[in-house]
Amino acid sequence: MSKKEKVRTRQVDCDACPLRAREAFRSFSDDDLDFIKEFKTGEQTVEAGGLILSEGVASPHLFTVLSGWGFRYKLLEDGRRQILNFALPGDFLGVQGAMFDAMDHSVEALDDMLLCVFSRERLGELFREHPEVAFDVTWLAAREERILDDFLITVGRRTAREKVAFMMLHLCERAEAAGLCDDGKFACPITQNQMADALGISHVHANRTIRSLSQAGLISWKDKTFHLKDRDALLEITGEEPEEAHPRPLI
Amino acid sequence: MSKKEKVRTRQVDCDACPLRAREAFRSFSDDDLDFIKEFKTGEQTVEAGGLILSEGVASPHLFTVLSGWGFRYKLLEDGRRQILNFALPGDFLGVQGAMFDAMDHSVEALDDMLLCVFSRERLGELFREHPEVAFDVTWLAAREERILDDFLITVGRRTAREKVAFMMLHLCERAEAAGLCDDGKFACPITQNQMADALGISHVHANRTIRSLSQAGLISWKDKTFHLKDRDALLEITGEEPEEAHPRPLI
DNA sequence: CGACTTGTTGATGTACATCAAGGTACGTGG
DNA sequence: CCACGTACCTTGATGTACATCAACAAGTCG
Repeated sequence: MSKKEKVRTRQVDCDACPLRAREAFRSFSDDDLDFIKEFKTGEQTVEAGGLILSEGVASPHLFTVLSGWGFRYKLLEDGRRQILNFALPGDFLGVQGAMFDAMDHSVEALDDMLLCVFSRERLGELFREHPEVAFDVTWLAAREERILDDFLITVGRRTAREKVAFMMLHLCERAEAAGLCDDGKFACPITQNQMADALGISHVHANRTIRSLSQAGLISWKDKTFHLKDRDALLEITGEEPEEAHPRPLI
Repeated sequence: MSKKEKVRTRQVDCDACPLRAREAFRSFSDDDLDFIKEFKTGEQTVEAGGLILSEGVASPHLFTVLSGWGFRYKLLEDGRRQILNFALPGDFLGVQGAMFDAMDHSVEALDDMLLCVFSRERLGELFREHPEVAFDVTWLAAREERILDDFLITVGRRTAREKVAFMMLHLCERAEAAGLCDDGKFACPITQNQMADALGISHVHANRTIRSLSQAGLISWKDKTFHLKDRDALLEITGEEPEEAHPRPLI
């Protein structure tokens, strides 16, 4: 337990929530907003490398990411690791734990994170009294499912080169949606080892593949910052059409 | 379009829905049940090999599987296929399409299927007026996410032998939950090719691996029926603890 | 300063894919 | 009835994309 967690006293006011300012998020009704404010039980910071949720344990909390990056992962008994997805600002963590008692995966912080904490017990109330917010929860679950579908075909059927190209594009899209990307450039706190564990390849082979794409002039990755220099070429490599943004429909 | 679809006139009464009889499903309130009855717009049969939903198209329908097996899958441009998950009685199909306009994957019937059809437009009403049912929808989405997590680590980090052992156990659990399994024995309409595409290996290698597990006396797979003869040994191979059933909590 | 993390490269090994062929079962049309 | 095609399973031969092992350099941290 070298990882520290502490509760912050100063809170970001939901009215001024940095996530709400982003166009990707719809605006709440006053009523819903009042509920959210009250639903929120606090904030929590987790430093880089810290554990947010652990496989096998039931968490009394749900989280939304306010800032920082994290990742969901599972382990096999002998230590092999699969990274399931990355968590960025605006993501919702712990729904599975709330639905099934115990988490079936863990979540770790990639850099220092600020989380908004909600109480799991009130999820029922949320569904009963605030259907629009409940719909958002389901929308986020469906979006997660989409990403997992994409990862699954990537890990299962793409070559290493295609995998890396796909993941670079994916991370860029995610960063863009969170407002963290500037013309194909963004800060990304992951290591090559983590990239490898997300793609189901060894870190050595990941390194060679990344390097090959670098030398081909398609990407650059230095000092935790990514730059996609030729997105069309990367897209070409993955063998797929560009995806459009999907604003949440109103119910 | 060699595949046929037709709408049946005789309908299974929701009161007598075969799925409700199974213990895995909670009982609806009278009010919720009335809504479901009216939410349901009809039934549809799809014969083996038929397409239920197609990647890229927006479906006006949602489905629950009443009987039969299907599978969700994605394709790469050159035809490589990844099977994302299997659909069994009680499963809900098309939520992604309802949330995002277009489907990002396709669904195909493995054998003749009977589907319950719902209208996508009324999903909002469902959330507004029937929070318990909305919670069920989200619960199903969270369960799907769990399965995808399991598949992802399987495809990404397990060896072929571990993969096949895992999938045999998974299919058995699913069949059991649907009441289709008798002491480790169940009818399963998948081919070795489909098994391979679910696990991200070639059908040749899948064949050799299945055959090896057969000869070791752990499983048998003949004439579309599976028999897990030694579940403990299979579990041992995958390197994981048994999972408990997860009844949906009441909200 | 040593200990550790992260990236990098070369040498070697292997778990898988691919290619090719043949076998059985089944349906379909002549 | 047979001839033919097709779907699915099976096996052997060969190739390769990856993993593993090992070593080292640069940066960071206590």
